[in-house]
Amino acid sequence: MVTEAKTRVDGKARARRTSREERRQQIVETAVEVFGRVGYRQGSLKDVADSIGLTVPGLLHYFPSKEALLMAALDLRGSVAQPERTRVADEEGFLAAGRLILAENLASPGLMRLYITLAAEATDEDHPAHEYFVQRYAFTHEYFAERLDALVTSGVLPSDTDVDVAVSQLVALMDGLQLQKLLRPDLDILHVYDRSMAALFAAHGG
Amino acid sequence: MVTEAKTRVDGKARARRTSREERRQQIVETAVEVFGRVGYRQGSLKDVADSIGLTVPGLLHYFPSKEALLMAALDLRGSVAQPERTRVADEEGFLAAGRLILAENLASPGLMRLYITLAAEATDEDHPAHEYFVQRYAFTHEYFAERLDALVTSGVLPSDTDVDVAVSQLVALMDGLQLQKLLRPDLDILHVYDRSMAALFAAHGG
DNA sequence: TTGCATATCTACCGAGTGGTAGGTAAATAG
DNA sequence: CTATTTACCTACCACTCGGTAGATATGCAA
Repeated sequence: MVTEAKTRVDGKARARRTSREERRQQIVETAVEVFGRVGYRQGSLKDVADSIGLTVPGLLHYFPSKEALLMAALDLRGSVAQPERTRVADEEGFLAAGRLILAENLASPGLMRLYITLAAEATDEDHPAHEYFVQRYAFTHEYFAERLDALVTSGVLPSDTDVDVAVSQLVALMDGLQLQKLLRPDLDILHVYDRSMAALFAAHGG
Repeated sequence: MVTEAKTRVDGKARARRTSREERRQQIVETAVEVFGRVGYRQGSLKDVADSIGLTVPGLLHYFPSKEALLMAALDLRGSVAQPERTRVADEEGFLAAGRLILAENLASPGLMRLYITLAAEATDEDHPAHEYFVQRYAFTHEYFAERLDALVTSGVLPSDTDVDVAVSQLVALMDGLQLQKLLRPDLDILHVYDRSMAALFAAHGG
């Protein structure tokens, strides 16, 4: 019953030019761009469908609802980038991991815009992505806190370091820098990040 | 020709219960709440009108368009709070001014939400408030840079301090903390701010 | 009391929204 | 070749949007 659709090279009319998965991926990437540019609520299915040469019902053939498409868009980066992040965090430390995240987002402005725009939008408790972002922030906080704790234990940072404060500061800096970048494109946020982190460690020891 | 409408205490039907200016202010305050909660694009004139017991055309009698209402909402805080901020900045330094801004926003969550939500939303060049926020960030940057320059000149901070980096860091921290607060209401962002600023000065001297 | 300005309403408009129903044509499986 | 599944489309639905036109009722000044 499961069809392993094969791509037909010539591709007549609306023939199966691409596999279902490829088509879905194409739609998700377009959704990232659209939702990143104008937000989830303002971005319409028609916007996404149009820029892909599809009608709205044609799009809904692949995703049952706008919300399902949003969730797929949000999952896109996570599933792709998470392994590399974990590797960098383990091998080079969480500072490098934070830097990697910024660099990734700089490389794909649509995704950066999507996350910042949606984080702000999802502030509303009724937003469909509210729970997603609440959990994401909780996870991020916990993740960084673990790493910082290790640095305190190993003596790189003094034992009176307030880990929760440091993590909140780090997360705020990363979010704030990205927001600023979107409004001041000339800003070199990696440079600011490096300097700020150097100052943090210089202050607390290390 | 100008009518100095007097409020009628009993307030029959749709009589002139309040002056035009009072009514406008009431509408703007409601708009701050609505736009802060769900954003400008998603927030509708009907939302604002309904929660004030007015119809949409009734609302449009006071503001010619949705965009005009947005601008009035954005101006609300600026015109009210700016004098106090300038005074604090002059008398207690820019650190205290930054803290004051955070404290103000904590006291009126609707305004905090409005600014963060709209800053992200206005990232899009086609957004009606895009220019407003670009200029606002440029102004803020310049404003803080001046104050920091003074600290460098007076020797409080070392002469090799990169003022632009420090200002970007400060602004990012403030924005990022507020965004985080909206997603993690238990977070004490004033505490994080104080600690971070102390670290900044400890690192750079002072 | 007359008359004007103001506040607000009902009724409507054209455009856009997410989503559904049901069809058609092509690709594929047997 | 036939039957089924897949990929899409047209047509439509109920709803919401910002905004306009025009009527009505009220308060206020003369």
